[in-house]
Amino acid sequence: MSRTNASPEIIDQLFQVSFALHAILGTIAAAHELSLIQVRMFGILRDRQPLMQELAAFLGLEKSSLSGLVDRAEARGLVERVPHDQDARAMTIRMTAAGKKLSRVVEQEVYAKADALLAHVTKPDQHRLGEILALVLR
Amino acid sequence: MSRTNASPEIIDQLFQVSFALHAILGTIAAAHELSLIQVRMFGILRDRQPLMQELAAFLGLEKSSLSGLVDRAEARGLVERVPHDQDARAMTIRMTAAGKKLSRVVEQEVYAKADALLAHVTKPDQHRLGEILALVLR
DNA sequence: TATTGTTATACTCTATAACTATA
DNA sequence: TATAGTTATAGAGTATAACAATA
Repeated sequence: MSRTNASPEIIDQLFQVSFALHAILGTIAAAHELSLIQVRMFGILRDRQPLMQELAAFLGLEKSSLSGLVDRAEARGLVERVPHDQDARAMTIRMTAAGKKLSRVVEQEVYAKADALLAHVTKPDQHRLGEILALVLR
Repeated sequence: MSRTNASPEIIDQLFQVSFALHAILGTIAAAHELSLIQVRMFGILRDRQPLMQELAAFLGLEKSSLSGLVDRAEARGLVERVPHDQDARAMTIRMTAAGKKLSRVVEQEVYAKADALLAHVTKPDQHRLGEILALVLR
């Protein structure tokens, strides 16, 4: 078995930043009466029109869980179920214009807030951070 | 209003790392039949014995939400309500020995998994990462 | 009267299992 | 028979509002 590689302090810092980012996401989502899972769903639907089961797989949810999620978003007019061409059993999920608009607003607000987190980091340090994070993300 | 400071790429990377860490936390918590909020609660209780309302404030929850959370943890023997000395209305919350033990196990597993994320980052880069994250965290 | 915590109620999110319709 | 999706049911987590006990 391998010995510990990183110091606990670095890992703590990473978790702190992680919680800060999730807090930003959660707060902005809540301000628009959205949950984190709904924001994640919108992120996936931004450039895809998946089947229910595909969307469930992307989100790591059971198909039955997704039914309710899509129900609620559809009731708010943010997404819509579109029957599949070849398979009458299947439904593809698509963002509506209203959904896209709301999604863009949320995204902009999130980026602005996250950006503020980097206000005290110089450009060269941001560059180094990017390089190191790329290593973390493989 | 201030112009954008950081590149969207860096922010995306930070969110990706953030999601990876939350996934680690969620997976390990679930393996022990715990939720993220319960793990967070344990983290707070590790070195405190707060009142219900203090614990609710730490977690950003309403007191009524905390009642159920503590109920479920207490039913599993992980925490216990201890009457306050001076104020008969108040309850302090304390981890049991079983709760502490489980909490330590979860913590060790989480650190081990998070550590693996830094396997491809050299020691000097880890040091730089720590310095930059300290700036992000103010 | 104000505060501490619980209870009642409602809604979202999640899973498992049973079901319907189609392939 | 197998697959795509929904529905029924149950439980966790959350909030608001009403409540009980104590300060």
